[in-house]
Amino acid sequence: MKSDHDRILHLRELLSRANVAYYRDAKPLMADAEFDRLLRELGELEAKHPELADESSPTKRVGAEGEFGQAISGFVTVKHAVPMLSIDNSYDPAMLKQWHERVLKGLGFETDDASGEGLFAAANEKNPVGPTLIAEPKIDGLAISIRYEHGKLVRAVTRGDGTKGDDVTHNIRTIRSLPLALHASKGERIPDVLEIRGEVYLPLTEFKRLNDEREAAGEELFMNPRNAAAGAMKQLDPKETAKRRLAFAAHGRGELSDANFANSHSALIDRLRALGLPVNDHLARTTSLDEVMSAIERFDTARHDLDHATDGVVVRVDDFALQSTLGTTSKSPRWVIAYKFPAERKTTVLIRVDNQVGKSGKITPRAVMEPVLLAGTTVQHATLHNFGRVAQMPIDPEDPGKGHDHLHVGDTVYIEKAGEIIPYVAGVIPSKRPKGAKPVKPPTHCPVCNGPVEIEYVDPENPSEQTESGRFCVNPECPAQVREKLIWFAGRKQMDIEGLGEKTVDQIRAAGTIPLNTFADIYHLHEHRGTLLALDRMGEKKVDNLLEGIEQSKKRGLAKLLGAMGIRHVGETTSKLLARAFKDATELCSAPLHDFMPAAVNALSDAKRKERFDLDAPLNYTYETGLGAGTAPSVREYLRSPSAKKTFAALSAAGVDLTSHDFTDPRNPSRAQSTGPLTGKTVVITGTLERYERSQLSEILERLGAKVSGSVSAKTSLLIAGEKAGSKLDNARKFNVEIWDEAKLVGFLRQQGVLVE
DNA sequence: TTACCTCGAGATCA
DNA sequence: CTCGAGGTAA
Repeated sequence: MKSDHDRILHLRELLSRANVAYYRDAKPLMADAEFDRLLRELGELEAKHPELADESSPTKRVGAEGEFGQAISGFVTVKHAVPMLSIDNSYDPAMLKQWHERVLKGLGFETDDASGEGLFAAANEKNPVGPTLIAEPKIDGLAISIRYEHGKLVRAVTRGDGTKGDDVTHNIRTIRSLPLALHASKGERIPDVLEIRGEVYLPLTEFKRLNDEREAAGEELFMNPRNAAAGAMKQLDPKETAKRRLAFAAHGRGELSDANFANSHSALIDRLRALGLPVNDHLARTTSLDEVMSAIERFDTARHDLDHATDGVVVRVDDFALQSTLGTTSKSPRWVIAYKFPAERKTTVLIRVDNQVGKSGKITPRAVMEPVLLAGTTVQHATLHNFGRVAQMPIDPEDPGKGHDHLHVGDTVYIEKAGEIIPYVAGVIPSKRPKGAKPVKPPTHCPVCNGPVEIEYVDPENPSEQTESGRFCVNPECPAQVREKLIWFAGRKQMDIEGLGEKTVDQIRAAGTIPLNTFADIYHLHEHRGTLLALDRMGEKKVDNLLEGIEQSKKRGLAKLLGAMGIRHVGETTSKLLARAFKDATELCSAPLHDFMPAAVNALSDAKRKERFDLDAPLNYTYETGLGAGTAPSVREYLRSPSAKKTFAALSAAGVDLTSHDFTDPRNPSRAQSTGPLTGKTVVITGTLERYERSQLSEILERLGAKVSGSVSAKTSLLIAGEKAGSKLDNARKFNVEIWDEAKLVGFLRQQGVLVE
């Protein structure tokens, strides 16, 4: 009995290592026949001892005769323990240098470039100070976070919006080069929680193989490796995914229970490799930016020999302590940057320009072109942004000095992709213009309702054809505007009405049997169930799903609703700010201006206040929205309008929740943002805390009124230092900043009654 | 902006 | 089985 147990454990580790050697390192440990024999032996032993079953056993993933696990019924959304941030992009050496200088400055290195030693003088041999940098090719695939607990792969999640993504564990388990269980070498410990981040991709050789197979079978071919890999991740049945033979390469970390696992990126990669994980192997390590540039050039020439597409190079500060000193902006870490290779550029012919009317009435020119293959996709549409650009298209995208020309229908144009995704028209070749071609004319009337248009210019004092920045249809009843508003309202990030997409909105409106012109009309659709069923391709199931989706959306709350209404200047951020300051729509609509921007209003001199806002005396405000002097008056003007009143009233009557779910009453000190016990304090968190995730703690501190910042400066009032605090602690001592350890923090939070037990 | 996957609906075939 | 809608990735 005992020996069967030992034999099982031994075989699992041996076969797992053999898998790594075979699939990751292409250096088999044993003959295939031997592997098969041992695998069969393991399978038989496991069958004999069902009590020793383990999801991470190599038998749970063996292709033809093995089990890949069951198909799932749908994707589950999972929150990331540590958010997956995006990386800032740079497109030329100057941008990279700017990044490097910010890094040097942030770390307290001298950056005096007055010598004029050239582009990279700040950190070359003559001035060899600077942190160690790592440059590595960026694999063109999909970002995935993979979590191991006690050495076993437990969960894999897509990036999603960075905060939460889809659980794709069943598909990730089919990746042969990725161990289901980690095995440490002697003397090493595997952290209890080890979350790695990396790229899932389809190797080019596999892409070719797949398409050859598909062609032979008469099936539709995949367009490019990235989409084939992305598609594989969306499979419900992992057997399908397994056929694609995906690969993975780790290039970062998420949650890590052992703060001493690695203290730098290069050390992390080495340790992951030692644990049998596939990692990005092409690291260049240097302290000089010149050498980073030459590494980038090397990668650029060598990238065509790699078995995966590469769209740039990632450059990062190696040392983790230095990374945390640099910290993170709201959208991306300051210690890393992507250097993108120059975008592919092609020429094609402009067939025509469509004018699209958006939800705000903005009329946007959209180029329709002869289809052309660009960076893995067929491109035939591109936005032209505004008519100012149409009137002055660059003749040479590389050199704006070559001048501009007005775009004509039939012109040959250059197209590129911005950030590798959104195509845009980069320039025009006037010499190839056909005889008699007509210039692209901006519409003088709305293309849909034929109403009048209003034009905005970059500089209103000096209007000209070339400086036009926007053109608007100002008819609020314009069918195009109404349509776009409804589609926006129902959208995923707004009211999230399942079943009410673009096509459904069009279908209902086109039928003309049911009114659908206002937001409130949506909430009356259930009164027309019978009429909806009569619509083409609308069965019971679809209609009931739609009505259920509408019902669900009533409860979204004020913040979502404001964002959904498409009020000018009110996006996701502003609507949240408003919902925090006002408890419901009624309070919001009746609030005086100084409630929107009290700090700004009260900061003005008496004369200025009177002149700008017609207020006689300084007022004691009750609410602080955080809106500025530009947006606040404009937003308030809308909220006071009869049309706003009507909209809110109709929604309310239809049963839509106009209450704020995010309300923080500033008059109640215990919940106040503006008057908490930490009001006016800037707090920095460093090191590892036992009790809290960093983001969780930030939220608590912010609720107590603190401003939480990423790096220590003279303005910092308090440093919360966990275990293994790095240079931030030194900095704090230098600036004489108050320092608390975790015990002191816990004591304080307990006293405030906000301790989360 | 395009490509890919899943689902429901309706048509087609056994 | 095929179509179109809806969702999501880059």
